Amino acid sequence: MREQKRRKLEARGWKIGTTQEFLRLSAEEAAYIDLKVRLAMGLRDRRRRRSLTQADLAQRLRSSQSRIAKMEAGDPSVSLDLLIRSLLILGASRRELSRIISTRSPVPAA
Amino acid sequence: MREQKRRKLEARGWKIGTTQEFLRLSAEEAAYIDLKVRLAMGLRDRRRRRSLTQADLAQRLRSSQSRIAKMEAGDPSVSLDLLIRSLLILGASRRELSRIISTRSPVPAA
DNA sequence: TGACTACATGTCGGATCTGACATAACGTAG
DNA sequence: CTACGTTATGTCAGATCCGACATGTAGTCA
Repeated sequence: MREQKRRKLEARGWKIGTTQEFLRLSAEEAAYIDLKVRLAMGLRDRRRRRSLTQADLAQRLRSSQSRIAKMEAGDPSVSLDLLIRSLLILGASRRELSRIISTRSPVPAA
Repeated sequence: MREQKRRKLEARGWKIGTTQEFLRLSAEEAAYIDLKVRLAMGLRDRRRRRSLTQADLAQRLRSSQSRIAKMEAGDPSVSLDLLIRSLLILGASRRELSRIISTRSPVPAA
């Protein structure tokens, strides 16, 4: 969440905390979701870099536009397995996967 | 496969090639399996380092001994999702996951 | 030899995930 | 405004995965 938006919401009476606090996630669940978000972002980046629409990508992955949308959104109905297989099909190397996973947080600490 | 063993088998008339050649896997499939094997090894290492039996670990993960065995064997019935979640529950950090994934090949090139 | 421990393998009902489809929401060019 | 292209959301049948259980295999100790 961007600083500006945070201040705006706080001004309207919202309490701001980490997603983890709010949903009372265990450390593993939080790490799992964090990982999923990273992979999702990695997938979206790769798709955009190639100027593909979600529909285009769906065809390559033999999936559907709606599932691509869910993947990129980190939807709970999407497994890490599918995200990783998709990245591999897009030609991501283990090294790149590794980088995607260990990159600095996509969501700045609250 | 170790060099010594390879020579021994070749002496007995076996043709030696990569697993990929033999099973005619696509690059993605090969990368997927390679990844699975790495995670499987990572899981086994972590378990052994703690001197836990598969049954012990199963209890912690709320799974079963047989599934742990399949995980460590990289069985096709086990998803990356389960392997990764298990590692996270064992306290593996993103950095460690990243290292497991990008480490030099567990199966030396043929 | 048998008894015990740890790990591997096969199977199956139920849970979860996936692709497909419909449709809604968003942006933007005319 | 409408029309179009793209992305998001909801649903569902069929596919896949998971935990559990039974059973098999391998090693050790007496």
